[in-house]
Amino acid sequence: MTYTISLEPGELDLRQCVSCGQVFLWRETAPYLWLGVDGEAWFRVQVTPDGLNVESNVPSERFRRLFNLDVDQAEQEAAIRAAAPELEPYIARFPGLRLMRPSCPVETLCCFLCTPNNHLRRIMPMARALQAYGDPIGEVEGVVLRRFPEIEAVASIPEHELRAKGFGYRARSIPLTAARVAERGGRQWLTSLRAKPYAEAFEALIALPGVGPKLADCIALFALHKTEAVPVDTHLWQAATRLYFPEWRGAAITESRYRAVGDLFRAKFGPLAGIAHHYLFYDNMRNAGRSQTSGTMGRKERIDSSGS
DNA sequence: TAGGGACCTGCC
DNA sequence: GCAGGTCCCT
Repeated sequence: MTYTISLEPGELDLRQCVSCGQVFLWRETAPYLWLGVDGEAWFRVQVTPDGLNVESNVPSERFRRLFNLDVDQAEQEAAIRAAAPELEPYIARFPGLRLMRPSCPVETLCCFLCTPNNHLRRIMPMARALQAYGDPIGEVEGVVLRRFPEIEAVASIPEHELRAKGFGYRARSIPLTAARVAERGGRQWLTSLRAKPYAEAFEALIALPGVGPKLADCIALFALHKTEAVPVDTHLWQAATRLYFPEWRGAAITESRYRAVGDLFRAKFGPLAGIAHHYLFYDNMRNAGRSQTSGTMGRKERIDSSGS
């Protein structure tokens, strides 16, 4: 089916949303043409000057839900500004950046298992390699689209297959984690965490092998829709130490500091903590590699005469 | 509890 | 050397 979604300026920036690392199964197959999957749904989205032309196997309500289009973005932004005027420039910089609501927690969990000690350039292809084990859900322009496989299917992928696909040590760890999830009840168990309070869901996730506090918060935020979750990765850590914890700049993220950052965000923003986090995360990620503030890590600043 | 090191692979 | 961490060890 096809439908048109008309958008106000700044209401939704699809490119930012699907390429900033909340989801990993979207790609731009031609300029302004995006192909993406969410659970058993697929979307072919043409970005136009005043909205989106969508072709999909699910109705527009599903698209709106995925991109959170029924929440008032302006209202949320106003609330964040009110709680923290210092975030104003970050909010202004990324109009249309929205927190998404992916529907398949298996997909989110497995994709994020690819992210530790890794970078986006490699994470995307790895996520797609896992997706290739899933069942076909449609075909667009000759391309077969597949949903993400069930957790049991991921658990049964032989290590050598993923090794051959360049997964490195994750070739063993990802199926292992998947097996632990399957033991607990698989998709049903993961989905049931949505009904639990954030703290409880967090504890359940962090108990999984390969899932530390950062992944637990990513899964809680994106897959379980726990908007109090604040994933403290290297990007948010840099932003948070710059703005709120100057005494920790350059220090390592310990467990207690991790908790302190999240608690501060939750105290300031309540259930909007995860949304506020997103602006800072995205800004820092985009500026990664550049001369970020008065850092001590500038490449060209290094006085190093050893040619080799 | 904080600090240090290893970990697959690919790109700077 | 280092990347959207995690685990294991002092």
